[in-house]
Amino acid sequence: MAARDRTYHHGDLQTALVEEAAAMISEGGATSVTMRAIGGRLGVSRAAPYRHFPDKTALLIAVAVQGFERLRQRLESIAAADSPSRVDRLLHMGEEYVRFALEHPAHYRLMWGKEAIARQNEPELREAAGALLEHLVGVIESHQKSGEIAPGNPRARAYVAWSAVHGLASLLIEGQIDPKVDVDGLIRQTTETLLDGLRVSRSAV
Amino acid sequence: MAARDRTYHHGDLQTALVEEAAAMISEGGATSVTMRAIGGRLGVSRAAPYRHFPDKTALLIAVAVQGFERLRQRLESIAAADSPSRVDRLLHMGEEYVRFALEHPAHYRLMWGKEAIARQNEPELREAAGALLEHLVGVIESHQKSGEIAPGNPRARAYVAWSAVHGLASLLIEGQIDPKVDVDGLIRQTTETLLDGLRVSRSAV
DNA sequence: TGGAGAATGTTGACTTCGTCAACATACACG
DNA sequence: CGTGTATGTTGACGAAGTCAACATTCTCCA
Repeated sequence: MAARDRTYHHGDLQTALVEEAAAMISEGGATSVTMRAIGGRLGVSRAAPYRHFPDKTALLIAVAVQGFERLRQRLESIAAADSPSRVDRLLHMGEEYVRFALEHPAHYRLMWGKEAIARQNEPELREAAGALLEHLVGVIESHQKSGEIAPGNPRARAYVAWSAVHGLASLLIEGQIDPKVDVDGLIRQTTETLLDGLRVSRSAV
Repeated sequence: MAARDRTYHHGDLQTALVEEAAAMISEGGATSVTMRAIGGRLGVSRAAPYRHFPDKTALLIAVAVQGFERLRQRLESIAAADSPSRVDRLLHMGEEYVRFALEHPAHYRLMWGKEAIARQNEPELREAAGALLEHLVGVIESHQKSGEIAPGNPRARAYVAWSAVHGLASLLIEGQIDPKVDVDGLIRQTTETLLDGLRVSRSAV
C-alpha cells in the first residue's frame, strides 16, 4: 500500500509535495511557498523535500508541469466531446483555455514565469508545454481539412492561436483589463476574431 | 549640477538605481538584482537604496514602469511616422511591440511578472500599462474611421490586439517557440491574422 | 529469518538577502 | 555660519535555501 499512516516515513511524500505546493500557490501565490512551510504543512521537516527534489526550483517545475498536463487534459476532453468539424469546437477550446487560467491564476503564472523558475530551458517544462502545442496543431490540421481554417503551416497557425489565448489569459490574470469590461464577452470576441483571421487565406508564410 | 563627482553623496542615486537595476536585469535576469549587488555596483552601501525606495519591490516597480514608458514611446514614434490611414502602420506597430520584448526579454518579463513584483495592483504600474492601452485604443479608432477595422467597441478591440502581440512576445521570450521556426515570419503572420480578424464585421459585443 | 544497505527523515549550521535602527556626513538656506 | 534635513554607513536580526552528519525505517537476499 502506497499511503500507509506512518510516523517517520511519509509514504508518498513526492506526490504530496507537488499537491501541497500547488495548493499553497493557489492560496497565497508562489512567494508563499517555502520549503519550510510546505514541510510544516505536511508534518515533515524542512529538509525532507530535498530527498525528492534537488532544490526548490525542481519542485516548482514539477508543479508547473502538472499544470500543463491538467490544462492539456481539459482541452483534449473538449476536443473529444465536440464534433471535430464544427467551428464551435475551436471557440469552445479557446474559451476553456482562458477559463483555466482564470480559475488558477497563480498556477498558470507559475507555468510561464521564468522568474519563479529561475533556470534556463527546463526540458520537462518544455516537453509538457510541447504536448499542449502538439494537440493544438492536430486540431488546427483537422479544421484545415474541413475548411474552417485556411491552409498553411499548421504549426505556425497553432502558434498564432496559442498567442491569442495566452495573451488574453495573461492580460486578465495580471489585472490589466478594465474590471468594467464584460470578461465573457471579451473572451468570446477574442476567439472569434482569431478564428476570423485564421479563416482568411493569405500568401503562406 | 546634478551629477557631480561625490564621495559621500551620490548626486542622483534615485535615477541611477533604476538604470542600474534595469541593466542588471538585462544581464542576469531579475533574480540577479539584490539590494546589496546594486548598491555595490553603484559604489554605495546596501542600505542606501532605502533612502529612495521603501523596499525592493518599489524599485522593481519603477524599473517596470520605465519599461512600459519606453515601449509606449517606441510605438508612438511609429504611429507618428507612418501614415495613419494605412494598414501597414498597424502591422508595423505589432511587429515593433514583439521586437521590443525580444530585445529586452528580462525587462519585459518584469513588466508583467506579478511574481517578482509581489504586491497587489500597483497603481503606478497599472497606470503605465494603461497609457500604453490608451494609445492603442486611439490607433484602433483611427483605423475604424478609415474602415480597415470593423466598427465595435474600440477598447475591446484594443484588448484583442494587445492579447495577440503580448501572447506572441511571451511565447517567444519564454522559449516556447520551436527555434527552427522563422521568427520574423511568425511575427508577421500573427499580426496579419490579427488584422484579418479585426477587419471582419461581426455582431458587436 | 535476520541483518545489510538503501531510502527516507531530522537536526544543526552556514550563507544570502531584505530590512530596520542608530549613527555619520554633507547640503541648503535663513 | 549654524542648524535642520537629506543622504549614506554600519551592525544586527529574521527568514529562507541548502548542506552535512546523524537517525530511522524499509527492502530483500543469504
